[in-house]
Amino acid sequence: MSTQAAPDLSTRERIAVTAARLFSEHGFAGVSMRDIAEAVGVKAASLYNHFDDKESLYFAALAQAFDHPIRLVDQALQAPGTPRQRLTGLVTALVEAVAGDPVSARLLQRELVDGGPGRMERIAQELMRPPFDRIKAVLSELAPALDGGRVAAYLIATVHGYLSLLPLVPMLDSGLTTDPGQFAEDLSGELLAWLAGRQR
Amino acid sequence: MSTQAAPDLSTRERIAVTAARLFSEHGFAGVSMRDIAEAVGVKAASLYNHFDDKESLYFAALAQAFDHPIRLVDQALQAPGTPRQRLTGLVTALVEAVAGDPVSARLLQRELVDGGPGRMERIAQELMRPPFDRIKAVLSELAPALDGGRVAAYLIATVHGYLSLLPLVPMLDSGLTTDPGQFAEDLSGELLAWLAGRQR
DNA sequence: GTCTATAGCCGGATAGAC
DNA sequence: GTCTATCCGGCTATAGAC
Repeated sequence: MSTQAAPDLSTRERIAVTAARLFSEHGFAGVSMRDIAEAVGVKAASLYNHFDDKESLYFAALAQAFDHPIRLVDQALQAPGTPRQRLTGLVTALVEAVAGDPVSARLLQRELVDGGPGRMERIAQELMRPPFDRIKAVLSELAPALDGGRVAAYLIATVHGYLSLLPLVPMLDSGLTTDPGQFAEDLSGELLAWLAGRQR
Repeated sequence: MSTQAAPDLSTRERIAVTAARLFSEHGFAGVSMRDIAEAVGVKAASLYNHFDDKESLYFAALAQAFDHPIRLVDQALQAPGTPRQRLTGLVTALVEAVAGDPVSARLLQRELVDGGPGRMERIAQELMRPPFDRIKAVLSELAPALDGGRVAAYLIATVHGYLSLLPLVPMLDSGLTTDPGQFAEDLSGELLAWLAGRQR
C-alpha cells in the first residue's frame, strides 16, 4: 500500500497516480480520502490543497491513468509494415494497452458501469475520441472495402469483452487462452478470417 | 425508489429483487442496508431477520437476478430451425438477455471488475457454467469444423464488449448501431462471415 | 418478524496553527 | 502546503420491546 510510483513527481502527480491505482482496485465509493492520503504519505486534509474535492481528484486520476495506454496505441498506429503486419501490430498493441495496464483498464470498466452521462461524455470527448479516430483512419486504410468505424468498434468490443471476461475464462473450459499475447495473435488471425469472409 | 417488483412475493424475495436493482445501479459499496430497507418498505433492522449480513443479501440478489436471462438463453438453445436460423436465434437471445435485463448485466459487469476470486469462482460454477456448456454444445453442432468453446467465447466476448461499451458508441462516431436488436442482426451476419472465412 | 433506539466506527470536509 | 483537531452525518450491526 506504500508503493511510491516514482520519486521525482510533484505531490499533485503522486496523489493522482496513487489515487488512480486505489480507485481502479476498489471503485470511487470504495476509496476514502483517508485511504488515498495514507497511501501517498500525507494527511487527508492536505489533499484539499491540491484538489477541490473527491470528484476533482477522481477526474485527475482518470486522465493520468489513460495517458499511457493511449500513447502505446498511437505508437503502433504509426509503425510501418505490410497491411497484415500493421493490423497484427494494432491488435497486439490494443491487447497490451489493456492487459498490460490493469489500472486504466479497470478504471474504464468501472466508469462504463457507473459513470453518469456527464462523466461519460467528458471521458469520451477528451480522452477516447482522438485515439479512436486514429484507429478508425488506419483501419479504413487497411480494409478499404469496409467501414473503418465499424471494424474498429468490433475489434475494440472483442478485446474489451475478452479481457473483461478473463477472470471467467479459466473457469469455463472455453478452450480460449488466458495469455494476452497469445490472444492477440489468435484474434489477429480471426480478424483476418472475418475480413476475408466479408470480402469474398 | 419505491417500485414494488411484484406484490405476491415473500418478503425475502422482495428484498432480493429490490437489492439486485439497487446493487446493479450503485454497486455493493454504493448501497446501504438503509437504502434497501427503504426501497422495500421495511426498517433496516428487519433485513437481518432474512439475511445474515450485507454480503449474504448480495449473493442472494445475484442469484435471483441471473435466473431470468439464463432461462432466456436456454429457450433459444432449444428452438428448432436451420443451422443459420439457430445461430441467429442464439445471438439474438444472447443480446436480448443482456440488453433487455440491465440489472443482471450491470451486476455481472460490476462483479467482473471487483469480485474477488472466491466470489468469481462461485458465480462461474453455480451460475455461468451450465448455460455456457449448453451454448458450447450447440455451437459445436452448428460449426463442427471449429472448437465450440472458442466460438462461444468470442461470441460472448463480443456481445459483452459491445453492450458494455454502448454508452460510448454514440459519442465516438463509430458507424455502429446503438439498437440492440439491429446489433444482433448485424453481429449474426458478421459471425457467419467469420465462420465462412475460417472454413474456406 | 417488525419495530425503535443506539452502539461504535468511518465517511467527506473544514478551521486554524505552524 | 502540511499538520492536528474536529464537526457532523452515514454506515453496519445489535439489543430488546411488542
